[in-house]
Amino acid sequence: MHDLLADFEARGLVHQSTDAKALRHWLAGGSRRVYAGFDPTADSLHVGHLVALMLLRRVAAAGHEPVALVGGATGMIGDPSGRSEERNLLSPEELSANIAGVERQIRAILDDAIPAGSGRTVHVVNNADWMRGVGYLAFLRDVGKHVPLSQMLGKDSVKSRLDRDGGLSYTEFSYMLLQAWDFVHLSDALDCRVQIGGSDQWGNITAGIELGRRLRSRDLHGITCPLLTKSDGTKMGKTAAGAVWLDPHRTSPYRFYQYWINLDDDDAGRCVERLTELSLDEIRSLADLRGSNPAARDTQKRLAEELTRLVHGDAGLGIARQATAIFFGAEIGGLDDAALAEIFADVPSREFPRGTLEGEGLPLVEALEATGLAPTRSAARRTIEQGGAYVNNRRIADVAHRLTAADLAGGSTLVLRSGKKSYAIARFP
RNA sequence: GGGGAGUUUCCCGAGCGGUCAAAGGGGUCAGACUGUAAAUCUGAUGGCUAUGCCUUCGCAGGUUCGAAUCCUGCACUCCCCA
Repeated sequence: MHDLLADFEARGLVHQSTDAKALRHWLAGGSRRVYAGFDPTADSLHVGHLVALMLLRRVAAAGHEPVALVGGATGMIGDPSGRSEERNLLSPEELSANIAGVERQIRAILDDAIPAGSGRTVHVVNNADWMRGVGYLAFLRDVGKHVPLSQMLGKDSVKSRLDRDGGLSYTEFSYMLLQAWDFVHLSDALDCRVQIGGSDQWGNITAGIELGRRLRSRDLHGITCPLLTKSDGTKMGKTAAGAVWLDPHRTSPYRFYQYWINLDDDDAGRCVERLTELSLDEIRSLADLRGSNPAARDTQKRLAEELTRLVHGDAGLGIARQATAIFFGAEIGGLDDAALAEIFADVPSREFPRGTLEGEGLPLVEALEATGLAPTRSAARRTIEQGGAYVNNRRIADVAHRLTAADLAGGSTLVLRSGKKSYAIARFP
């Protein structure tokens, strides 16, 4: 049993918490259950959810049991916290697909957090399971009756929305009641008395604590961690292309890996603290290296490695690394079509009849144009003349070059590149 | 209603009878440099079956061996006076 709170504090993971003494005392009393909730707003979690997932892994590492709550019920409503506008409701079909996806990811990340044979388990629960049967009138009588309106109106998430033009609906306003009840329910069912979450969850967490006190005279505890933001002020996990997802079909392992590699030094330092399980000693030595040799980017590399392995496994990390080597110039050879397809999952591709490779072959100029790497043939010629055209990462400076079977990298695939980072795949099935 | 100015290649903007696919800048693309950063520097920048050919300078006609450049009409924009 490690001191979970001290661990959180050491890593800058505590933004607010309820009475630290009482919390510490409770946690020190044995293996406890600690929960964090995830609403299924999409069929995949994204980088923004990693903080909470890592918190739960630390819970496990400290000798407790993590409880991940999937919001099958709350997801039908939509959490107004941290939102500036009313949410659109999800259809039941969407929601059930989302729940399935999110549950799978949570399991994948948390299941190995507890060593087998320890007697402890990872809990994944769905609040739809206990909310489904609850009638509206019963809920109003059993729960609503015990929540003073003044308290609800006092929450920042509500106040900020009321000040805005859009306001918020009664539905979203009621969200915190559901989450409060979840907390009480989990304390009944699993004796789970601690809830953790992002700092935007403080209002919802305290609503649950309050409800626990009134309904059960029970002490519940809460911890929030600071929202992870980048030093340029933008949200962590957002790129120009959108969110960075955990689902490899939405964000390929390579792009996921690259996201971390590209963080600036400060952000990488913070992430390594909060999102990885590296020891504080390791984190300190990375900080030292960052000071003495920033160009080596050790922190970024380590961070990208740790997180890619966690989310995509060793196989995913392997692909991400291979793709990285290739995207930064390594000549391509000795790979089969399947490996190439995985590495270049994000890259546009184009099919040509196999016959075009025979005889004279396919003019490179034509291939560059057809794959979209050059808008016109003239542009393609220019690119080649200026030394910006590559086949399998080997520079081709001959404008008249024609592609033949000898240029294939895999069985039926070759990789075209224009400039530093524009790739396209040409397939000749 | 009257008078004046304008419409140029992705954008801004020069050009005012041949040497104009059209200066310059921006953007974009490529190269060098670099920490997979920022900045900087260099080159390219209508198309093509390419030492040539075709299409572009608001639209339609005309003058001329030859027009983005001159003339006529049309459309749109802006400014000034009522």
